[in-house]
Amino acid sequence: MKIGALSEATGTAVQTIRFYEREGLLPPPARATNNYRMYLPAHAERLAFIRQCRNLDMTLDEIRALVALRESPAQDCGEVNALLDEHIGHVALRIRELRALETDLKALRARCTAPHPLPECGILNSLDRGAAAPAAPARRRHVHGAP
Amino acid sequence: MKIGALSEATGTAVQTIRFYEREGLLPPPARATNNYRMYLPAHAERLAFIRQCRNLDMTLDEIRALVALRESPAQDCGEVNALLDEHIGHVALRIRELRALETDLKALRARCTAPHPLPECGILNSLDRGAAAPAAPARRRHVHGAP
DNA sequence: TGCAAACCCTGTAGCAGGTGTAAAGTCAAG
DNA sequence: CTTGACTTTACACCTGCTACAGGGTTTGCA
Repeated sequence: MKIGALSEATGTAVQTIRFYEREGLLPPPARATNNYRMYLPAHAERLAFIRQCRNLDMTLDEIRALVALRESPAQDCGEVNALLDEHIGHVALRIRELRALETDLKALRARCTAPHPLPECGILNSLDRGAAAPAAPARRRHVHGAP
Repeated sequence: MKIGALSEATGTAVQTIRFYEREGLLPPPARATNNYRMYLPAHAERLAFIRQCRNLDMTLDEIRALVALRESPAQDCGEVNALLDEHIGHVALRIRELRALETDLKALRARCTAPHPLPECGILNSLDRGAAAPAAPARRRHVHGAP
């Protein structure tokens, strides 16, 4: 199948498929004489796997590791479990952070229920003094990002 | 004060300060004869404000809007409230998404409690077939990102 | 047969919010 | 007079794509 068909079949943008190939997630397919990529069903399966993982918000690194494990012969899946547990840990941590953030934001918002003139606005004054932001929660993008 | 002192005073990396200047968040300070940036206390206050907002995970766009409102003379703070409410909405949405994700991941993880040989691993098999990922939750970075 | 639409290719730049690097100028202490 | 700490600019890199430019190819229809 050509890239467009694979795109259709997996709900993945053509550009993204080529991107995964560059990133080493999807093995380079054979080329037709016109240099078009020709994919086999195995590619579609692999891409579906990758997309499943992305739906679960795993990083490309995590997926790379998982793909490698999947391909590795005769090994048990202890490492798969570990990888997944770690990922669940990332998500749980991010949820805790965001809940703390939500609390802070609501406290800040409560400082101004009706419109005042700006210099008396409790929100802006709090933001000036920093009453509402106790500790920086180690900024991270998405659910990942501990550098 | 020089940029290093401002960095120290606000806990902001020197590079980040220059980045905020390029982004129009921090007004360009006067320069000494040696071309060093010379900051006034007003800059430190402004930067502290920006950092407060970043601690609350606002985007630079949101902060730009807030700074503009703060500077605008004789206006009430209805818009400040609206901006904050919207941001709280972003955060709450992201929490809901991540909780759904956590549920999915835990369901997936439950498919394999003890190590099996790989071909029998319930996790990998689920990821192949897509049993554990019901709907893509409109991928978004951090708490923002509605395209 | 001609032609346009729809597909494919490579390469590059952009998003957010910075971080890290290089190469150079400046300044104070020893 | 040199060492080291500081500053300057300009640029590449990070993630996971997305979009665009500028070409070549194939397909369908008249």
